[in-house]
Amino acid sequence: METPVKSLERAFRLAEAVGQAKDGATVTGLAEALALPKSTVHRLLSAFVQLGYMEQDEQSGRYRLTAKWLSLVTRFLADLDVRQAARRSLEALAEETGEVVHLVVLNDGEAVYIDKVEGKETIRMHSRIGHRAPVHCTAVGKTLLAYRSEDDIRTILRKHGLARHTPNTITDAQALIAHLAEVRQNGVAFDHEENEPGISCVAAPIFDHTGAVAAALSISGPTERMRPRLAALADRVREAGAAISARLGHDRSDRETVR
Amino acid sequence: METPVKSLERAFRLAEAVGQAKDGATVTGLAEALALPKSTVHRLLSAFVQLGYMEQDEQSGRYRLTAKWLSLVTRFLADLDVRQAARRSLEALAEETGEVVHLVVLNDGEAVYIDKVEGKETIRMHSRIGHRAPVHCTAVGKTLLAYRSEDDIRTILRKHGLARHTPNTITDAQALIAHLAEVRQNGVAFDHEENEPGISCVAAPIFDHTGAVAAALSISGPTERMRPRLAALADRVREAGAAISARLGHDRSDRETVR
DNA sequence: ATTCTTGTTCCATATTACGGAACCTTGTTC
DNA sequence: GAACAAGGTTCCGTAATATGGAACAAGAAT
Repeated sequence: METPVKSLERAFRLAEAVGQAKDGATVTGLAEALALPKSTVHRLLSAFVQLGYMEQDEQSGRYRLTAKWLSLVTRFLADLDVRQAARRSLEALAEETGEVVHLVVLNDGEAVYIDKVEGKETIRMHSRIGHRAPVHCTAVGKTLLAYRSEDDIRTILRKHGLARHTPNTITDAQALIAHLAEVRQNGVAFDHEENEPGISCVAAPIFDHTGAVAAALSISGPTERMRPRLAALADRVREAGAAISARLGHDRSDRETVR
Repeated sequence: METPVKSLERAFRLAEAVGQAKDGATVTGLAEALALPKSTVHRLLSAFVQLGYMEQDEQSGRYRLTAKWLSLVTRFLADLDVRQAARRSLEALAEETGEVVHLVVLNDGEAVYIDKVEGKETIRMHSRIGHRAPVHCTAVGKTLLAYRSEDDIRTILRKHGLARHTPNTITDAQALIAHLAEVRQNGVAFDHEENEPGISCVAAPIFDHTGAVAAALSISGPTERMRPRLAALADRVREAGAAISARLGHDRSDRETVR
């Protein structure tokens, strides 16, 4: 099937080839590799140069990508940072607790799972990477909400509502907002079977270098396994969140929880 | 001045606009922002989607960039990582030792200088960023070679030879390969006036998160200044290499030098 | 049910990208 | 120094494509 903009396809095939070339690429080499006339290759390369996405080495004549491509993906780089910074902590927590550990970000007023490590004792859960969950009745969601402005919180709740998932679900906006003050105070949020019957969860925030909450980290499991050690798990997830925050360049001196 | 491929310019203006939009962008919003007809915007967005560089949120209809853009810039990300991870160590070493400190990568079987910090006592040297040097008679070159397979080493030596630079240059391939085993054993490589008369050098490897050698780090200076403290400099450069490796996610438990 | 808004499709045509050929530059060989 | 080779660059007639106005489709709001 033809692409709707053929020259765009050609241009990206070219950019990909240049991006993979170790020391840049030549006009002739690219023409051969892509089965295109040299004049076509030259014109596309010149266009990339003019737009600032490529440069030509004066001596060798080779073309290579410039750092301008990075400006397109700054949001991805931020997410990559968070995942990379968090991964070893997720693995350590899962290993230590035996329960499933999640990494979650706020997106369009919902909680989106971006990473997950299962512990030995994990039972099947609904969570999977890419999955979206409500914020009002999940520990990660409440964590992500807690550090937003009250205006933001109200907007999100207006948009997504506070649907009852279990008898424990908080369905009153004002009650939830008051509860979120406790979440900030404790430095962790709990889900006492608010989202799913029989499942409990504890989550902590991950701050980035600007002091904003970049993600939330959680430990989840069946209530009968979680309840006896909930305080200890809260300590662990809070510490892990702080360690990841430090790796992201967060200065811990503000927002230190009252202990 | 007209760009040689007008639709490429339009396409990148579009991609930049989408990249900057916090929660993706709409067809109508982009058409307004870029003063383009909706059908033009829609066609370009569809082309990006087909190429895999954008996706459309099913519910909201908003377009956003995908992670595929990252595959274009993997080389930048890798080089950025190494340089950024190393820079503070280079500065610290130069400050502490007074000698010039280099960061070097292997490229097409040659040593390429990608960063350099001069100490107080530096005399003029041939090294400059972008400069290529032989691998058989430089400390950084021997470091970069030492962790390659013997097949790779032989291929590189066959391609580049073992030209004599000074009376101390190792010019026999078998002797060099045996010497490289010592380099691995010691965790550092020395250049005892093998590349340039009157100049000595000590270098250590920098490992990345996969365990591969991403770069080498070196301290160089006039032999009469280097010789009296060579063992101490070796310790320092080995430690700096290890610190940078850790920053790149290298697990130190393997390849730990015998001490 | 109607209206509004936004996304999507169609297609005649204006515009642009194409690519072959020629030219230019630099390096190599004799 | 001349000739040759290789690769980069430019030109321009034209084929191919991208354009964009109009219409349509779908969903939301009233």
